[in-house]
Amino acid sequence: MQEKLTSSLEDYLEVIYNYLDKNNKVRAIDISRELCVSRASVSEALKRLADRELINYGRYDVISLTPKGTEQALDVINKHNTLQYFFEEIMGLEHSISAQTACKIEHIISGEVLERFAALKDFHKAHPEYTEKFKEYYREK
Amino acid sequence: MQEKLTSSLEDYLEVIYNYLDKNNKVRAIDISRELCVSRASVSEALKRLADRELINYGRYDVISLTPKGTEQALDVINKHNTLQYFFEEIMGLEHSISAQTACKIEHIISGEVLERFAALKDFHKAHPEYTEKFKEYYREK
DNA sequence: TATTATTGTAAGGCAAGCCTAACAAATTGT
DNA sequence: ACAATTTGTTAGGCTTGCCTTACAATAATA
Repeated sequence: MQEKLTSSLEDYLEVIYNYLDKNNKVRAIDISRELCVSRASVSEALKRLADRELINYGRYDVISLTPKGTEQALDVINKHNTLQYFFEEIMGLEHSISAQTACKIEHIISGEVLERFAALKDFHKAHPEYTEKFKEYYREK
Repeated sequence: MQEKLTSSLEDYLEVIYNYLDKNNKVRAIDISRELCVSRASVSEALKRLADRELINYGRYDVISLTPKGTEQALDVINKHNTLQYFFEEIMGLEHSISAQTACKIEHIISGEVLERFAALKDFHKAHPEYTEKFKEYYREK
């Protein structure tokens, strides 16, 4: 029932969730600053998110996530975290590069692929010695 | 000097290279079929690629890659292959899922991230026992 | 409370990418 | 060689996503 969002809308949703989580409220301008887009662009995006009933929102109104919106935001955030772990802890890339890369890939991969990344994370936690070998290998090059 | 292409143009370039490689010539309609877009869309894309001097092309003319175009096509294809190897041989995902995923990610990752995937591929070839452990782990779940 | 600053919205624009429909050029087959 | 088919281009449209500019509403402060 939940139709696929564009990458852009997923980004807005993600920022809204995270910002609410930290500060208990979000304004359009906060989102605008987080995503480095104009206030006008945020205004449009909020309208589209409200159309899809992912946020509660009206003119000059407080922004909140609907249950559906929360669910989808958490989905994206979950993907993000799993990917970030992969790039940072397993591939050994810098934090900021890992974050940037996760941010792009999170909108692209299917649930099945995500699952595999999640399994790799579990594996790494259970048996760090195997994946650590790769980091050693890479460092020595 | 080479400005970043859009994902879409990279796709066109990739298809052109691969098709030429197999059949020695490409027509707009071949590209249209490969990418499942209309002939009109291909026409537009070819114009844009020619503007950037990545292909040689004129009205009703044969399509060929310039040196610059070949270079960029190979870059993308190289990314694709490395990613495909990762998803298929290391993550153990189905061929077609690996291909689809590689197709999307190839437009997104930086050279640095690609290098790391390439290193992982080398590592896996040199020490398959480590990465194999993950596959075992996954299978047993 | 009146003024000023901040924030949100609306209008109008632009580029990328895709589409369909109509037409032009090239190719194929008879 | 001519008709029929295939292929390429053009024109016009649509959506997403961004922008700037100008204005409206709210908030802050003197």
